[in-house]
Amino acid sequence: MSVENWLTEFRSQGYRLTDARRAVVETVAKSPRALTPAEIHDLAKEKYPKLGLVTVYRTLEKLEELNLVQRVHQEQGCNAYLAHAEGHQHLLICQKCKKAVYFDGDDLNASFAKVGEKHGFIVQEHWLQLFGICEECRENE
Amino acid sequence: MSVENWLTEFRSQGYRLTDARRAVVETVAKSPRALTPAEIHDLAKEKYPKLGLVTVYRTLEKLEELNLVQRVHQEQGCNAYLAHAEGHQHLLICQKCKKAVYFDGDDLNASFAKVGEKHGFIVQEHWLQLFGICEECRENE
DNA sequence: TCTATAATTGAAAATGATTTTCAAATACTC
DNA sequence: GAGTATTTGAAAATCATTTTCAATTATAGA
Repeated sequence: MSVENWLTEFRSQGYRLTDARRAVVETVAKSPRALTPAEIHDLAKEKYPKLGLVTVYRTLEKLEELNLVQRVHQEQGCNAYLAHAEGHQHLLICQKCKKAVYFDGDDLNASFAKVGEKHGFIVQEHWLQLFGICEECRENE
Repeated sequence: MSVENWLTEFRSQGYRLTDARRAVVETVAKSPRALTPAEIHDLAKEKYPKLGLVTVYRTLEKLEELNLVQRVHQEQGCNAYLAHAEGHQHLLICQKCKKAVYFDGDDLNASFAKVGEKHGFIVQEHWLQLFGICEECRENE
Protein backbone atom coordinates (compact mmCIF):
# COMPACT_ATOMS: atom_id res chain seq x y z
CA MET A 1 0.00 0.00 0.00
CA SER A 2 1.36 3.41 -0.94
CA VAL A 3 1.88 6.48 1.19
CA GLU A 4 -1.11 8.16 -0.48
CA ASN A 5 -3.35 5.24 0.38
CA TRP A 6 -2.28 5.43 3.99
CA LEU A 7 -3.12 9.12 4.14
CA THR A 8 -6.51 8.53 2.49
CA GLU A 9 -7.21 5.77 4.99
CA PHE A 10 -6.32 8.19 7.73
CA ARG A 11 -8.76 10.81 6.44
CA SER A 12 -11.57 8.33 6.01
CA GLN A 13 -11.36 7.51 9.71
CA GLY A 14 -12.03 11.14 10.54
CA TYR A 15 -8.43 11.94 11.40
CA ARG A 16 -6.95 15.15 10.06
CA LEU A 17 -4.02 15.28 7.68
CA THR A 18 -1.13 17.27 9.05
CA ASP A 19 2.46 17.81 8.01
CA ALA A 20 3.61 16.03 11.15
CA ARG A 21 1.60 12.93 10.31
CA ARG A 22 2.65 12.99 6.69
CA ALA A 23 6.30 13.00 7.75
CA VAL A 24 5.83 10.03 10.09
CA VAL A 25 3.78 8.04 7.60
CA GLU A 26 6.25 8.56 4.77
CA THR A 27 9.16 7.58 6.95
CA VAL A 28 7.63 4.33 8.12
CA ALA A 29 6.08 3.42 4.79
CA LYS A 30 9.36 3.76 2.93
CA SER A 31 11.65 2.05 5.41
CA PRO A 32 12.94 -1.41 4.46
CA ARG A 33 13.38 -2.22 8.13
CA ALA A 34 11.49 -1.82 11.39
CA LEU A 35 12.16 1.50 13.14
CA THR A 36 11.84 2.56 16.76
CA PRO A 37 9.88 5.69 17.69
CA ALA A 38 13.15 7.52 18.34
CA GLU A 39 14.54 6.49 14.94
CA ILE A 40 11.35 7.55 13.21
CA HIS A 41 11.55 10.88 15.01
CA ASP A 42 15.12 11.47 13.83
CA LEU A 43 14.38 10.52 10.23
CA ALA A 44 11.05 12.31 9.96
CA LYS A 45 12.46 15.54 11.33
CA GLU A 46 14.36 15.91 8.09
CA LYS A 47 11.00 16.32 6.37
CA TYR A 48 9.33 18.29 9.14
CA PRO A 49 11.81 19.76 11.63
CA LYS A 50 9.26 20.88 14.23
CA LEU A 51 8.10 17.27 14.73
CA GLY A 52 7.89 16.21 18.36
CA LEU A 53 8.53 12.70 19.61
CA VAL A 54 5.10 12.64 21.22
CA THR A 55 3.47 13.01 17.83
CA VAL A 56 5.44 10.04 16.57
CA TYR A 57 4.01 7.93 19.39
CA ARG A 58 0.49 9.20 18.77
CA THR A 59 0.69 8.63 15.03
CA LEU A 60 2.06 5.12 15.45
CA GLU A 61 -0.81 4.34 17.79
CA LYS A 62 -3.30 5.30 15.08
CA LEU A 63 -1.41 3.49 12.34
CA GLU A 64 -1.40 0.36 14.44
CA GLU A 65 -5.12 0.72 15.11
CA LEU A 66 -5.72 1.02 11.34
CA ASN A 67 -3.51 -2.01 10.77
CA LEU A 68 -1.10 -0.10 8.60
CA VAL A 69 1.92 -0.87 10.74
CA GLN A 70 2.87 -3.67 13.10
CA ARG A 71 5.19 -3.85 16.04
CA VAL A 72 8.19 -6.10 15.50
CA HIS A 73 9.84 -8.07 18.28
CA GLN A 74 13.56 -8.65 18.13
CA GLU A 75 16.40 -9.58 20.43
CA GLN A 76 17.37 -5.92 20.69
CA GLY A 77 13.92 -4.85 21.72
CA CYS A 78 10.23 -4.99 21.01
CA ASN A 79 9.46 -1.42 20.15
CA ALA A 80 10.15 -1.21 16.43
CA TYR A 81 7.46 -0.63 13.81
CA LEU A 82 7.18 -1.88 10.26
CA ALA A 83 4.68 -1.35 7.43
CA HIS A 84 2.13 -4.13 7.68
CA ALA A 85 1.67 -6.71 4.92
CA GLU A 86 -1.72 -7.63 3.50
CA GLY A 87 -3.21 -10.73 5.07
CA HIS A 88 -1.48 -12.93 7.60
CA GLN A 89 2.21 -12.90 7.00
CA HIS A 90 5.43 -13.77 8.79
CA LEU A 91 8.76 -12.02 8.88
CA LEU A 92 12.20 -12.92 7.71
CA ILE A 93 14.73 -10.49 9.14
CA CYS A 94 18.35 -9.95 8.22
CA GLN A 95 20.50 -10.00 11.33
CA LYS A 96 22.99 -7.66 9.76
CA CYS A 97 21.10 -4.89 7.94
CA LYS A 98 17.77 -5.59 9.72
CA LYS A 99 15.89 -5.58 6.41
CA ALA A 100 12.50 -7.27 6.83
CA VAL A 101 10.75 -9.41 4.23
CA TYR A 102 7.28 -10.91 4.54
CA PHE A 103 6.40 -14.47 3.59
CA ASP A 104 3.25 -16.48 4.01
CA GLY A 105 3.37 -19.67 6.01
CA ASP A 106 -0.07 -21.03 5.21
CA ASP A 107 1.32 -24.51 4.70
CA LEU A 108 2.52 -24.55 8.30
CA ASN A 109 -0.91 -24.12 9.89
CA ALA A 110 -1.69 -27.84 9.84
CA SER A 111 1.57 -28.68 11.63
CA PHE A 112 0.83 -26.07 14.26
CA ALA A 113 -2.66 -27.41 14.93
CA LYS A 114 -1.20 -30.89 15.29
CA VAL A 115 1.40 -29.77 17.82
CA GLY A 116 -1.35 -28.12 19.86
CA GLU A 117 -3.55 -31.18 19.77
CA LYS A 118 -0.74 -33.33 21.09
CA HIS A 119 -0.70 -31.14 24.22
CA GLY A 120 -4.45 -30.67 24.58
CA PHE A 121 -4.46 -27.16 23.15
CA ILE A 122 -6.64 -25.64 20.48
CA VAL A 123 -4.23 -23.33 18.69
CA GLN A 124 -5.65 -19.96 17.76
CA GLU A 125 -2.67 -17.83 16.91
CA HIS A 126 1.00 -18.17 16.17
CA TRP A 127 4.08 -16.03 16.01
CA LEU A 128 6.79 -17.03 13.62
CA GLN A 129 9.86 -15.05 12.74
CA LEU A 130 12.97 -16.20 10.92
CA PHE A 131 16.35 -14.55 11.30
CA GLY A 132 19.26 -14.90 8.91
CA ILE A 133 21.61 -13.09 6.60
CA CYS A 134 20.35 -11.66 3.34
CA GLU A 135 22.07 -11.99 -0.01
CA GLU A 136 23.37 -8.42 -0.13
CA CYS A 137 24.92 -8.66 3.28
CA ARG A 138 26.62 -11.93 2.39
CA GLU A 139 28.10 -10.32 -0.72
CA ASN A 140 29.39 -7.29 1.16
CA GLU A 141 31.34 -9.34 3.69
CA MET B 1 16.05 -29.33 35.95
CA SER B 2 15.31 -29.08 39.67
CA VAL B 3 15.70 -26.17 42.04
CA GLU B 4 18.72 -27.84 43.65
CA ASN B 5 20.44 -28.18 40.29
CA TRP B 6 19.87 -24.52 39.60
CA LEU B 7 21.44 -23.57 42.90
CA THR B 8 24.41 -25.87 42.30
CA GLU B 9 24.88 -24.34 38.89
CA PHE B 10 24.84 -20.95 40.52
CA ARG B 11 27.56 -21.91 42.98
CA SER B 12 29.74 -23.48 40.32
CA GLN B 13 29.85 -20.13 38.51
CA GLY B 14 31.31 -18.53 41.60
CA TYR B 15 28.09 -16.86 42.67
CA ARG B 16 27.07 -17.02 46.31
CA LEU B 17 23.97 -18.72 47.57
CA THR B 18 21.73 -16.37 49.49
CA ASP B 19 18.22 -16.60 50.86
CA ALA B 20 17.15 -13.88 48.47
CA ARG B 21 18.38 -15.84 45.46
CA ARG B 22 16.92 -19.07 46.73
CA ALA B 23 13.50 -17.43 46.98
CA VAL B 24 13.69 -16.07 43.43
CA VAL B 25 14.97 -19.32 41.95
CA GLU B 26 12.31 -21.42 43.65
CA THR B 27 9.55 -19.10 42.53
CA VAL B 28 10.56 -19.12 38.88
CA ALA B 29 11.46 -22.80 38.77
CA LYS B 30 8.10 -23.88 40.10
CA SER B 31 5.84 -21.58 38.11
CA PRO B 32 3.79 -23.15 35.31
CA ARG B 33 3.67 -19.80 33.54
CA ALA B 34 6.03 -16.96 32.72
CA LEU B 35 6.25 -14.30 35.44
CA THR B 36 7.23 -10.65 35.34
CA PRO B 37 9.88 -9.30 37.74
CA ALA B 38 7.13 -7.62 39.79
CA GLU B 39 5.15 -10.87 40.00
CA ILE B 40 8.25 -12.80 41.02
CA HIS B 41 8.92 -10.18 43.67
CA ASP B 42 5.41 -10.51 45.11
CA LEU B 43 5.48 -14.30 45.14
CA ALA B 44 9.04 -14.69 46.42
CA LYS B 45 8.48 -12.28 49.28
CA GLU B 46 6.28 -14.93 50.87
CA LYS B 47 9.42 -17.03 51.25
CA TYR B 48 11.77 -14.18 52.05
CA PRO B 49 9.96 -11.00 53.10
CA LYS B 50 12.99 -8.70 53.01
CA LEU B 51 13.49 -9.36 49.28
CA GLY B 52 13.94 -6.24 47.18
CA LEU B 53 12.80 -5.88 43.60
CA VAL B 54 16.32 -4.95 42.57
CA THR B 55 17.55 -8.36 43.64
CA VAL B 56 14.90 -9.99 41.50
CA TYR B 57 16.23 -8.14 38.47
CA ARG B 58 19.80 -9.01 39.33
CA THR B 59 19.04 -12.68 39.89
CA LEU B 60 17.08 -12.96 36.65
CA GLU B 61 20.00 -11.44 34.80
CA LYS B 62 22.25 -14.18 36.12
CA LEU B 63 19.73 -16.95 35.48
CA GLU B 64 19.38 -15.77 31.90
CA GLU B 65 23.14 -15.69 31.50
CA LEU B 66 23.33 -19.30 32.77
CA ASN B 67 20.51 -20.26 30.40
CA LEU B 68 18.27 -21.39 33.22
CA VAL B 69 15.45 -19.01 32.32
CA GLN B 70 14.29 -17.37 29.13
CA ARG B 71 12.37 -14.20 28.46
CA VAL B 72 8.94 -14.79 26.96
CA HIS B 73 7.35 -12.39 24.49
CA GLN B 74 3.59 -11.96 24.53
CA GLU B 75 0.97 -9.50 23.39
CA GLN B 76 0.76 -8.15 26.93
CA GLY B 77 4.46 -7.52 27.14
CA CYS B 78 7.92 -8.93 26.71
CA ASN B 79 9.23 -8.90 30.24
CA ALA B 80 8.09 -12.26 31.62
CA TYR B 81 10.51 -15.07 32.51
CA LEU B 82 10.08 -18.82 32.32
CA ALA B 83 12.25 -21.80 33.27
CA HIS B 84 14.21 -22.76 30.18
CA ALA B 85 13.78 -26.16 28.51
CA GLU B 86 16.71 -28.38 27.56
CA GLY B 87 17.77 -27.99 23.96
CA HIS B 88 15.99 -25.91 21.40
CA GLN B 89 12.31 -25.77 22.15
CA HIS B 90 9.27 -23.72 21.28
CA LEU B 91 6.40 -22.52 23.38
CA LEU B 92 2.71 -23.24 23.40
CA ILE B 93 0.93 -20.75 25.65
CA CYS B 94 -2.63 -20.82 26.96
CA GLN B 95 -4.30 -17.48 26.29
CA LYS B 96 -6.47 -17.89 29.33
CA CYS B 97 -4.37 -19.24 32.21
CA LYS B 98 -1.03 -18.36 30.55
CA LYS B 99 0.36 -21.84 31.25
CA ALA B 100 3.37 -22.51 29.03
CA VAL B 101 4.32 -25.87 27.52
CA TYR B 102 7.44 -26.62 25.51
CA PHE B 103 7.49 -28.63 22.29
CA ASP B 104 10.21 -29.37 19.81
CA GLY B 105 9.79 -28.31 16.22
CA ASP B 106 12.76 -30.07 14.68
CA ASP B 107 10.68 -31.22 11.73
CA LEU B 108 10.03 -27.59 10.84
CA ASN B 109 13.65 -26.61 10.28
CA ALA B 110 13.70 -27.80 6.68
CA SER B 111 10.64 -25.71 5.82
CA PHE B 112 12.20 -22.67 7.42
CA ALA B 113 15.43 -23.06 5.48
CA LYS B 114 13.44 -23.35 2.27
CA VAL B 115 11.46 -20.17 2.95
CA GLY B 116 14.72 -18.32 3.55
CA GLU B 117 16.29 -19.65 0.38
CA LYS B 118 13.35 -18.41 -1.67
CA HIS B 119 14.16 -14.89 -0.50
CA GLY B 120 17.94 -15.13 -0.69
CA PHE B 121 18.42 -15.56 3.06
CA ILE B 122 20.42 -18.10 4.97
CA VAL B 123 18.25 -18.72 7.99
CA GLN B 124 20.13 -18.97 11.26
CA GLU B 125 17.51 -18.65 13.95
CA HIS B 126 13.77 -18.74 14.36
CA TRP B 127 11.18 -17.73 16.86
CA LEU B 128 8.01 -19.75 17.01
CA GLN B 129 5.27 -19.47 19.58
CA LEU B 130 1.79 -20.90 19.46
CA PHE B 131 -1.14 -19.47 21.40
CA GLY B 132 -4.36 -21.29 22.20
CA ILE B 133 -6.63 -22.56 24.92
CA CYS B 134 -5.56 -25.51 27.04
CA GLU B 135 -7.74 -28.45 27.96
CA GLU B 136 -8.34 -27.39 31.56
CA CYS B 137 -9.43 -23.92 30.56
CA ARG B 138 -11.83 -25.32 27.97
CA GLU B 139 -13.39 -27.57 30.63
CA ASN B 140 -13.80 -24.74 33.13
CA GLU B 141 -15.76 -22.52 30.75
C1' DT C 1 -11.96 33.57 1.05
C1' DC C 2 -12.99 34.06 5.95
C1' DT C 3 -14.51 32.32 10.41
C1' DA C 4 -15.61 29.20 13.99
C1' DT C 5 -14.51 25.14 16.13
C1' DA C 6 -12.78 20.87 17.25
C1' DA C 7 -8.64 18.16 16.45
C1' DT C 8 -3.82 18.24 16.76
C1' DT C 9 0.46 19.93 18.20
C1' DG C 10 4.96 20.30 21.04
C1' DA C 11 6.88 21.33 25.61
C1' DA C 12 6.95 20.08 30.08
C1' DA C 13 5.51 17.24 33.75
C1' DA C 14 4.15 12.67 35.25
C1' DT C 15 4.55 7.85 35.15
C1' DG C 16 6.42 3.18 35.19
C1' DA C 17 9.98 -0.06 34.39
C1' DT C 18 14.69 -0.83 34.90
C1' DT C 19 19.51 0.40 36.36
C1' DT C 20 22.97 2.52 39.19
C1' DT C 21 24.98 4.02 43.50
C1' DC C 22 26.35 3.18 48.03
C1' DA C 23 26.80 1.94 52.76
C1' DA C 24 25.37 -1.98 55.55
C1' DA C 25 24.80 -6.98 55.80
C1' DT C 26 26.29 -11.63 54.53
C1' DA C 27 28.30 -15.94 52.57
C1' DC C 28 32.29 -18.19 52.12
C1' DT C 29 37.48 -19.12 52.55
C1' DC C 30 41.03 -19.94 55.50
C1' DG D 1 35.69 -17.27 64.31
C1' DA D 2 37.90 -13.45 61.45
C1' DG D 3 38.69 -11.24 57.18
C1' DT D 4 37.27 -10.16 52.71
C1' DA D 5 34.85 -9.86 48.61
C1' DT D 6 30.13 -10.42 47.22
C1' DT D 7 25.52 -9.33 47.78
C1' DT D 8 21.91 -6.74 49.64
C1' DG D 9 17.93 -3.17 49.85
C1' DA D 10 16.84 1.76 49.77
C1' DA D 11 17.12 5.73 47.35
C1' DA D 12 18.45 8.18 43.34
C1' DA D 13 19.12 8.16 38.44
C1' DT D 14 17.79 6.87 33.90
C1' DC D 15 15.02 5.83 29.96
C1' DA D 16 10.86 4.99 27.30
C1' DT D 17 6.28 6.16 27.20
C1' DT D 18 2.01 8.76 28.54
C1' DT D 19 -0.54 12.65 30.19
C1' DT D 20 -1.55 17.52 30.65
C1' DC D 21 -2.29 21.86 28.73
C1' DA D 22 -2.17 26.11 26.27
C1' DA D 23 -1.14 27.38 21.54
C1' DT D 24 -1.60 26.13 16.70
C1' DT D 25 -3.85 24.39 12.65
C1' DA D 26 -7.05 21.61 9.47
C1' DT D 27 -11.41 21.50 8.05
C1' DA D 28 -16.43 22.52 7.49
C1' DG D 29 -19.60 25.90 6.64
C1' DA D 30 -20.76 30.85 5.79
